Amino acid sequence: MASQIKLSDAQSVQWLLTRLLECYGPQYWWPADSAFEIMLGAILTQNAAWINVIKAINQLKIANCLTLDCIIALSKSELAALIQPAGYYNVKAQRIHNLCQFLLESGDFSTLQQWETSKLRSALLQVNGIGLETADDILLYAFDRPVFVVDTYTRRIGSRLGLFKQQAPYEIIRAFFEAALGECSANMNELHALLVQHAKQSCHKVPQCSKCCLKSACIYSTI
DNA sequence: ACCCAGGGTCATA
DNA sequence: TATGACCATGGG
Repeated sequence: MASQIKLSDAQSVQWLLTRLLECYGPQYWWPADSAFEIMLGAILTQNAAWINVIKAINQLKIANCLTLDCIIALSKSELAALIQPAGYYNVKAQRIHNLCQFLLESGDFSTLQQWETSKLRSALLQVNGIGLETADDILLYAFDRPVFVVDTYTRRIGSRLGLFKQQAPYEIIRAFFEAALGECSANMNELHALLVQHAKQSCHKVPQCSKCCLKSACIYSTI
């Protein structure tokens, strides 16, 4: 039967993408009105529920402060107060400030768009508060670079599918998906968004959830 | 009351 | 290289 056939990594990933698309449809990520908003959201969502990130973003919108010039003019305590609902507001205020300082020192956004992906990635990772996942969020969703974002959901779902070990290093998992998806930023955009959508709206907290889109591949027996 | 959420840094061994 | 402490809000 079909289950005895060992699919290649690329075939497995294509199956996963196709299956999730059938189940949830296209996700149209990242939900934001500008590249700058995406970059701030990438920091604000660190270990935080997205619903709380929306509240923080809305506070910035109400203050008419979703621009580089406005953010950079705020004190850290003022910025922290605005993003308070997202949690870790003191560290995130500092991290957002660090990012804005980097953007300011690097010229305008169109200048950064000219940079090679590897150069841009290295520069982002040098900003204190931007780690591997946040850098790749920014590269993929703000700069449309073919970089796959690895988060905890990716680890859980991918390892339960037998694609890689859950403890595998970040860069190994990233390379796995990038090789399988072939430098296609649109597919990387969609698959990461779908993995998040699947984890959020499906059988996340129900072991052996009967309505799980991935059936036996999705076994949330432990968190 | 407890667990977790679209992580990252820093100190320590 | 790999743990542990820390940051903090809000929903289930």
